Amino acid sequence: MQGHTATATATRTAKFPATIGLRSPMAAGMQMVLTRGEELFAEGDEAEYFYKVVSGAIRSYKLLSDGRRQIDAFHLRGDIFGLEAGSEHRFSAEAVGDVQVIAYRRSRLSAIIEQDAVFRDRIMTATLRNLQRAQDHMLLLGRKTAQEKLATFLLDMAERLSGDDEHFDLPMQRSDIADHLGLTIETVSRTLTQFTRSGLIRLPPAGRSISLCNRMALKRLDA
Amino acid sequence: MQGHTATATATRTAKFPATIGLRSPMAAGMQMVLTRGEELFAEGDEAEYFYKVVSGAIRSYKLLSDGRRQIDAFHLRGDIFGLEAGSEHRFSAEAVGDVQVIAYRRSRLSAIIEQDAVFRDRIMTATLRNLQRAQDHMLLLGRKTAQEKLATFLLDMAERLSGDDEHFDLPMQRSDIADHLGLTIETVSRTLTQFTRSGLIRLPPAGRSISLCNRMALKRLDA
DNA sequence: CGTCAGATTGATTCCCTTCAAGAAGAGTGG
DNA sequence: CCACTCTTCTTGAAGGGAATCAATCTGACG
Repeated sequence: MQGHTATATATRTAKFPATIGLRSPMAAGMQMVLTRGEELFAEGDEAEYFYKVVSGAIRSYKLLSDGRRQIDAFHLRGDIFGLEAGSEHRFSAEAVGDVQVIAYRRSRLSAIIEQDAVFRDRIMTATLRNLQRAQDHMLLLGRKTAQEKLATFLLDMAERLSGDDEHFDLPMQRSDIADHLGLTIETVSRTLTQFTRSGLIRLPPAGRSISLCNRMALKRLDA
Repeated sequence: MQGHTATATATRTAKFPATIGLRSPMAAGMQMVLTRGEELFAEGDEAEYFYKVVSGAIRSYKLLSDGRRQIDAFHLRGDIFGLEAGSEHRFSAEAVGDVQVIAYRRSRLSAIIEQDAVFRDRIMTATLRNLQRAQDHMLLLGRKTAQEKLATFLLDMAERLSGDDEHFDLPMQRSDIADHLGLTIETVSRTLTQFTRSGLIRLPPAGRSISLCNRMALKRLDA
């Protein structure tokens, strides 16, 4: 049975008004700060807000009853998430590291949408993009090998984190990667060292940074 | 390597104006009829229309370069799909059996949305629901066993096809189920006979019908 | 310096895939 | 209506990729 058993580390829920520094962009959102491991909301919570990432990374995930976890997405700067069709959140969300987000009241959404065509379009596009990412990820989860999964993941992260730079820092740890790709931490680790030995990537002994040395070869694995 | 190699069966693209019987519901869609295996659109096609299923089932899927296929969703009556963030379709769509759909011009969408609050809400809700389904499915693909996958699938299909009836007809064949659940047809077949032997389901020797005999036990496998 | 979470590496197991026949229908044409 | 064919489904045997089990190693931090 694969799947990372949910650790009981630092899962206080983010206190709301406390950390709110009110700001008012286009559509009056509230800025919040979260620290590593803090929970933004949990599956089943009332979906009072939806969110936009300002900095850092959020993991959104679902759990099975026995603790197996699937991280369906990492949300990075600019990403919008947490909007629901019903009244409850259908997944949980936590800070991967230190994170800044803006919270938007969902109750105001319809009003805002009515008035602000730009904002409306932005929300719709963001939602469709989340759906697109989900579709790509289903292909990965259902049909790719461990090597292909890691190659896809690294290329995607490189693009989103560094804008096509060779070198970047992964914000998440191995267990997060494993639970995102439908693997175990051992397989993630083994595959990465395998990539290192093949000269595809470079992993500095310390820290979470990573360099892609052979994008070509990774892309070949990707598709 | 798992994944069903795309068969070259009946994949003519649905001719458009030919089969259109113009109708005009709320937002002027065009009705179309497709037969088993017919392609509605392919990945990369210009996303001129999006669709609503009237009857039958549509499979939407992605392919890897070597033919491995992932069916990300089956769209049944009432489901809306094919709306994209960009200008191109990011997945392909085919008729599972005989299907009726309504096609909506995407270019008109912003105009319609501007005017018709009800339609707008319906589109947004449909999109969010597709996202929700995708998230549930990622959990299945990444973390569930073959038995759990089938149990989840059967319960979902029962609910969507028969409205909690015991007995219903699966519109798709084994290879579709396999490519949806990230399994092979052999594993699907074996697991179903296993369920039959355990008295969880009944599979009439002929045809695609199925009866759920022990919903409880299936639900236990599901979560 | 000791502790601890996280990462790596090795040995073994097992679930699902792959390979390989057969069986059962569905459709076709004589 | 019945051979004939083709597709789909089922079943069996064997193999493999990733999971599991089990240490060990590393850096971070008090």
